[in-house]
Amino acid sequence: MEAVRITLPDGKTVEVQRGLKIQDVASSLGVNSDVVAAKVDGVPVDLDRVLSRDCALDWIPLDSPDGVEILRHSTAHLMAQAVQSLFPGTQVTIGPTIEHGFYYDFKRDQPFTSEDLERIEAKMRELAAENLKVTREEWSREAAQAMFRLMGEEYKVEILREIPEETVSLYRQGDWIDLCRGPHVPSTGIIRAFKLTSVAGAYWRGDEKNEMLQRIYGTSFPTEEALREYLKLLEEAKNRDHRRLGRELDLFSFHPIAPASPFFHPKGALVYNELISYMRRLYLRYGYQEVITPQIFDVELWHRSGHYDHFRDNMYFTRIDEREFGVKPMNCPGHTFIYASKKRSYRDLPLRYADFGRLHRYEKSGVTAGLTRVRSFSQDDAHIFCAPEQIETEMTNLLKMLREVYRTFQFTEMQVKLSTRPEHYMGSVEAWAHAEASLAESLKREGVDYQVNPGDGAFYGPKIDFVILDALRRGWQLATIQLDFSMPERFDLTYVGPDGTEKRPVMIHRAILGSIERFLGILIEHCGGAFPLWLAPVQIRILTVTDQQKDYAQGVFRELTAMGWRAELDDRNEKLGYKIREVQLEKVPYAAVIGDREVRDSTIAPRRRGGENLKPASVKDFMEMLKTEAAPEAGNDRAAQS
RNA sequence: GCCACCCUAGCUCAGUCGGUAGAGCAACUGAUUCGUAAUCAGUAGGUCGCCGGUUCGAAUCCGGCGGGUGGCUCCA
Repeated sequence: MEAVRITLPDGKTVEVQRGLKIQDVASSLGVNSDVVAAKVDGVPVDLDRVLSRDCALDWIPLDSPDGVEILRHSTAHLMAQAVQSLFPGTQVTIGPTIEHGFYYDFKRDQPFTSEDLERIEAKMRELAAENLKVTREEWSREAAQAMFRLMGEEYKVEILREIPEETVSLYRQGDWIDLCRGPHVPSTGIIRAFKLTSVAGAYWRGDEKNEMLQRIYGTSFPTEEALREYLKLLEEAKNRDHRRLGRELDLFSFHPIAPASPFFHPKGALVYNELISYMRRLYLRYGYQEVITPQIFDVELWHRSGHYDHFRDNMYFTRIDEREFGVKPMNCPGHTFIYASKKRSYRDLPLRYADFGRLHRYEKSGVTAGLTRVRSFSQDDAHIFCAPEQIETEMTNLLKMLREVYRTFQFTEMQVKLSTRPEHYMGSVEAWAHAEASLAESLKREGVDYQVNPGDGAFYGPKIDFVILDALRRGWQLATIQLDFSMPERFDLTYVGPDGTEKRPVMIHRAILGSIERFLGILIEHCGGAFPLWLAPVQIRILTVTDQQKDYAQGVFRELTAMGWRAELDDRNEKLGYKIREVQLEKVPYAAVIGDREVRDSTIAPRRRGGENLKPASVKDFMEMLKTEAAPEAGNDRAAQS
């Protein structure tokens, strides 16, 4: 019998009989039993794959990233098997793995209830206990199609119709079979630590026009401990949920009277405005000028800007004096009027107009969520009007500014996406190509890694979106930079060039925080409600031990507020422990305890959020010490970790 | 917008078979004057999201509407 040469992970080579299965090689080599699959020349395959040629072999242990992926995919199959055995007539569609688990979409008229989920989970445990062998079979596409048609699996038939290969792989476990590329774990007994988490509707192939399927989400881990840890993380995420913290910290609320439109309470408004002040200080350094523009414009403007054609479904309209008006969903068209209010020279450019104006966008009822997706919001919005040859410098400065801002908020991880021409667009294809190339060029020059997001641009131009990862590693789109050649055209904006002829400026739409609402929501979750000193709505609270210190404490309070600190005085007749508990739960960065000792020595006894007691000091000395920490550039204070 | 689920005091949640509403915390009053995460006692607080239906009787069953949550589609 012929032999094939196998290169092992350690670089050694062995010769084995052609036709041997990978698992035979594994057991003869005494490879660890937690190997669930292998890679042949880098391609993941099942352990029962036959070795037919020389190749490099690598093992995939269960607890490796590839192993977990395979485990989850196999768990999805196990779930589908359980579902079809419990609910005959249910059709399977697709069941991929996702970041923290998997899902499988089913076609069934009856909705799955939470009791059904429990039954499915129980059935899965049963099937796992049977330790069914999972085997791969190769079928001709036609035969597979015929079989699935016979089984009434219309979706599988449709999927098969679009597979170009003549041969497809099916996986069988017990009496259950599914079309799948694989690989899978060798037997169902390996699947142990799993949990079905939720049911949801999902359109077939993700298209709104298609019928709705039922998606069951679940997750699976190599060990019970890992699963428990994950569930604990979910629990922790719940505690950080900005909607919950917003209520607990009295930052904002919502009311059905204005759906998806936040009411910012005094403390929330303070943080909100502090974010804006921070941006305003940056604007001074980066050469921006703030403007204020109308809220409501005659629809004529929206026709001209293209919003009426491309954004109407997201806009609010109102009729008055026989005129139709639209509430602004964006600031850009308004800014063109300031630009056009007088004749512009190349010497005026670039003009950078910043606007914190309130925007209203109608969002479909099902998509709104807390502060992260609202109908009424404002952005740290700005429009840069510049000459085409200035785009490069502007982009460089924008990226610099963006990095500075994200460093301040300790958003260290960021993904960059270049979104290109969408289906509904304005302007010429050439202008789009030019704009897309400019953006790509800028990113390359700045050494920024990015992915292309085809068809995801704004209707007036391509954009670079910045997705930051929060403390729980969830991605959020905040910043956006959009290059626009068509709005200047539509509003006939010009400037006089050095040669005396009229030229067309370029508009760069950009936001760094994005919507202040969303940014605040993300920030709350990122820091768990423990704002850095410069953002904390209350920076320090004075706590008296008994009523004896009331007068002195009031003096300290007056002193602090006179110095510009956001201070509160808790001189209630309560025990110190009670006041400490409250100040801690409210995540106030500092407490200043005042008892008889402090009155006697004219000091305060500071306590940091988290419990660290600091040396008593005079008000003046202590606050002097906090000054550096109170600067945004100091980033999160140390106590924010608590 | 679509699918599923949820809505009881300010908050978190009980409320059995359809028989007319309950706890803890918070609030308020009083006592207590206390040194780093909860002092004690008392008082008050409800159109059970809203509208309709079934029923002798609805927080409970049914329908509609509103709001929210998890997804899908869309998106700052």
